[in-house]
Amino acid sequence: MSSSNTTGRLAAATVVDVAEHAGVSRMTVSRALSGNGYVSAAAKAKVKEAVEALGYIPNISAKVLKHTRTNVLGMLVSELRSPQIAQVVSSVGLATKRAGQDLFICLAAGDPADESPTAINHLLAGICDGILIALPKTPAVSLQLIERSGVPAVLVDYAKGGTKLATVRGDNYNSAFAATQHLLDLGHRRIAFIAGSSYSGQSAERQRGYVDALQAAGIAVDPSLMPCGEFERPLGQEMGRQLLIRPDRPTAIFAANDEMALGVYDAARDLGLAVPGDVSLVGFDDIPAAGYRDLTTVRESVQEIADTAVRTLLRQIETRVPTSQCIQFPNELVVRGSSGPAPRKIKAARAS
Amino acid sequence: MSSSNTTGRLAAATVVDVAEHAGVSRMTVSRALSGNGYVSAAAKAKVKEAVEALGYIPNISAKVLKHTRTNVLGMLVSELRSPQIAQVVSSVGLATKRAGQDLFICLAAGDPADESPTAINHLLAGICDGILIALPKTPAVSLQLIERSGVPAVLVDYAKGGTKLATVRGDNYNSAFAATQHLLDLGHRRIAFIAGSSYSGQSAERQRGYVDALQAAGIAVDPSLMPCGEFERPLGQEMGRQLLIRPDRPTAIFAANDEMALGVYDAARDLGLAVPGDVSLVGFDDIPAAGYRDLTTVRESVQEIADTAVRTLLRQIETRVPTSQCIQFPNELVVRGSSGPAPRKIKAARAS
DNA sequence: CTGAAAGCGCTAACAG
DNA sequence: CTGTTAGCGCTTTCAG
Repeated sequence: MSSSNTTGRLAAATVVDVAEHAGVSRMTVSRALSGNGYVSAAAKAKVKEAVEALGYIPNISAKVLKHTRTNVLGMLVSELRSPQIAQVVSSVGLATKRAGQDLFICLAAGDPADESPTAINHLLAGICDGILIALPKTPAVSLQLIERSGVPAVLVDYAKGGTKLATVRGDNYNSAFAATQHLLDLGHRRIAFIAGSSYSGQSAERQRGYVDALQAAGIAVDPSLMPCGEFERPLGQEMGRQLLIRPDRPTAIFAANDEMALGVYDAARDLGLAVPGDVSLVGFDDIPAAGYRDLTTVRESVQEIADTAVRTLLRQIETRVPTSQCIQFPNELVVRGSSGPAPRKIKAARAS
Repeated sequence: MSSSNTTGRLAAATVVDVAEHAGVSRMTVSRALSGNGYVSAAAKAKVKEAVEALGYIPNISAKVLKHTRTNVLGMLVSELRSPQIAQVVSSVGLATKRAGQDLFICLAAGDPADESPTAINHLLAGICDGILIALPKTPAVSLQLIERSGVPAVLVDYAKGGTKLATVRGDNYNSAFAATQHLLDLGHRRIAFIAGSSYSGQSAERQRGYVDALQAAGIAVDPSLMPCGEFERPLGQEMGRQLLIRPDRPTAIFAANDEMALGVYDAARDLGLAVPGDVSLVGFDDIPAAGYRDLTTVRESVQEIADTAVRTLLRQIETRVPTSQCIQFPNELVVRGSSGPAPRKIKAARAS
């Protein structure tokens, strides 16, 4: 039974309590619950009953000390304010639940100069059987640390060049190519690309898709049409404004994520330009707001990626063989109202 | 030194390793690191050097087993997709970091019929010194469980009636009263309120502030002007649409959160109604999108709330005395462009 | 000021 | 099929 200790807190029931209640030994309880070894049906039933009567929950810390599985996975994430990241984390939450695992999420500051990322990493390593990593803004150093520690780990959605860790993600390059092709098909010839943060490999791959699509169409790439918006909405708005007030402004803008695309939306509105009448807009990620604002964008199969990442991690934990495979899922171009035919003539932006 | 074990994973350094390296006993190491008991300066220095040389990180699980502090706090959260919740969690993350604590976040499904919330709760109880709870959508049952377990816990931002747990939050009632007063001051007499989910106490308190402000102004409350939008944007849009197509439509709408207010924004646009020309809009939370859309709203001091919640929890952990105090912070009315003078005449909504 | 012993809750490994 | 023994890494006694 639960009994109170010196802290005044109720002490949780232990194997010993369950064993006594069921009239068997500790090991029988342990075996009955883990499924390892032979236990008679009768004993199993008695244990089951005792567990329920006492509300027994195995203590993970004791398991950790014995180097046994805890069925807890860890997730390292650089921030939660981005809707796209929130989406990824939520999907991983569902995926772990489906797989019968618990999930501990840790915020790992993306700041390279951060005092002790180590502490959190080892913390996770101790308790969790393995970790999932979604760190778009973190430098490669932290990843090398994890790599060397030998903890089973899988990168989710965000990939970094130069790592040997297994990765599950969407196909940035081909979908960016397709998005650009979509604009080309609509007759656009002057298409801008607003890049995201260089920390993440994402933006660079999307940019490669954009560049290659233009070149395949025989269009020269104009470096002045490729500003950087750091994946953030206010900066996206500013870059959009700068692009749109130019006399030779682009007729279409492809932003490396939806947040920036929504910023460009606002910039266009402020300048009295119609979307898609005067300028077509395409984003990336398909965050909820993209749907509300009728934004054409690229949708990743986030849930599928999350499920696969968890499965990959569990396999790695079970086989004890680290994989360095990279699984890529195709993305879907979601055509909505923000992209349309290229305008016949370029309307001047209204001074703002 | 680190040595590899059967799993092929590097085994972390232990107190024994540090003790050997420093030429002292395990206890001296333990004392030097925890600060409990007397250790000579010389021994302290040797230990410190050994710790650094070996990259030693104390194993929390072993501490848990000895019922000592882990300096890890847990956070139970019902979801992460809501920008407001993401904001709260991020702020708590910063607050714990400032307090020198680590944070483990757990997604606790808000579904009352969920299989095993217990598992996660006890999980947290074992590893964490205490837990922070932000569960707008979770029924009181889970809270009672936590309450009875005796684990130090503090409710952050979301309060539930009937709990004895300490609570730190914003003042919903008075700020909702002030927001409604703001609309009254602008000459509005027909003001609607879109309520959120009834799971959370938030919405009901905001609604009370709205009702009382109307009554204080001598305006009869019209139940048909108080639909429920469940805190979600699509439903907010639908409720907004239904309110705005009425011949006796309100000239102002106060939504219980920004998401729903943004939905109403879209509904107004679809109906050809200008904001604030034809209808004024006020939201609640001041999520980033509220700023982008120039929405008048109520801002909570989320970071202050988070810092105070963490401080309150740490005090509870240290003193071992559970508090049931409720600390409330005043909210700020942020007046932006979505609220303006009541229109002279009611323009009919465009059929849509 | 420092060390030795004991035990937190659990499960491999080895006997029955 | 079941029980006993030992020990994971740490810290709280209790003796030096």
